[in-house]
Amino acid sequence: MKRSTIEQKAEILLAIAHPNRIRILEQLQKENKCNCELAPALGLEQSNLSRHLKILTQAGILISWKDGLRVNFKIADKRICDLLKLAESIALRRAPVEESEEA
Amino acid sequence: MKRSTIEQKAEILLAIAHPNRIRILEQLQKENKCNCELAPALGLEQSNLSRHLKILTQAGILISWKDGLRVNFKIADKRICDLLKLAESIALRRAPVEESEEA
DNA sequence: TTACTATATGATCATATACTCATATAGTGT
DNA sequence: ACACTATATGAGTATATGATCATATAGTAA
Repeated sequence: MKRSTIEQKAEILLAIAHPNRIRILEQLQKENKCNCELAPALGLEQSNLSRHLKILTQAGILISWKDGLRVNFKIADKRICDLLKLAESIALRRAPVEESEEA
Repeated sequence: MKRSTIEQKAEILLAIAHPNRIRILEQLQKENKCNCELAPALGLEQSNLSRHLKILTQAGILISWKDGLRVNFKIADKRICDLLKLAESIALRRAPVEESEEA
């Protein structure tokens, strides 16, 4: 395993690993949106939301494009949604499926 | 979506989102190990490694059990491995499969 | 031009994180 | 008891992060 691949994985996970950014991604799973639509939906201050969107875009999680004054965002890769589903499944059922043999 | 579920997802992802912790998990995917076996394998200082292991354990990513002086660790949930594979797949091929319609 | 809207960013602050060193704790074996 | 090994943790430091406020930039529309 190349060290850089590990760092890329950490970057991707770190970019997603914040409650507000997860909420942004859940909004964008429904439909593409711009900053000004997300701000009221999430109750975030504009500058704060803008920085979270920048973090997600720089990590390659989101793709953005301009539409007049607005900047729209969409999830760059459907596997991001799969990753969120997996994280949710882990969060909801911390007790694993496997039998425990640790004793 | 409950707010607490979102925070749990963020906690899980944040716990994994560090190069050294990803390397720990990759070691543990091969076999269960203790702190003293992981330290030389990863080139980490004992106290630093111990703290990373604590972060993973507290997040429910790892399960630990004592064996004499040693504390052994294993990955708590096979879905953690799936999540790492997904993150790697995203990291390796940033250009998504889907056609782009953002223009 | 002016006024307005949407977004980005500099400055600042508080808090969190990662790391190292030294030390404490706990178990093993004599 | 003692020495030894494995792990945990307190203290300190450097850096990163998240949030807010104010301001800058860019596009729209009159």
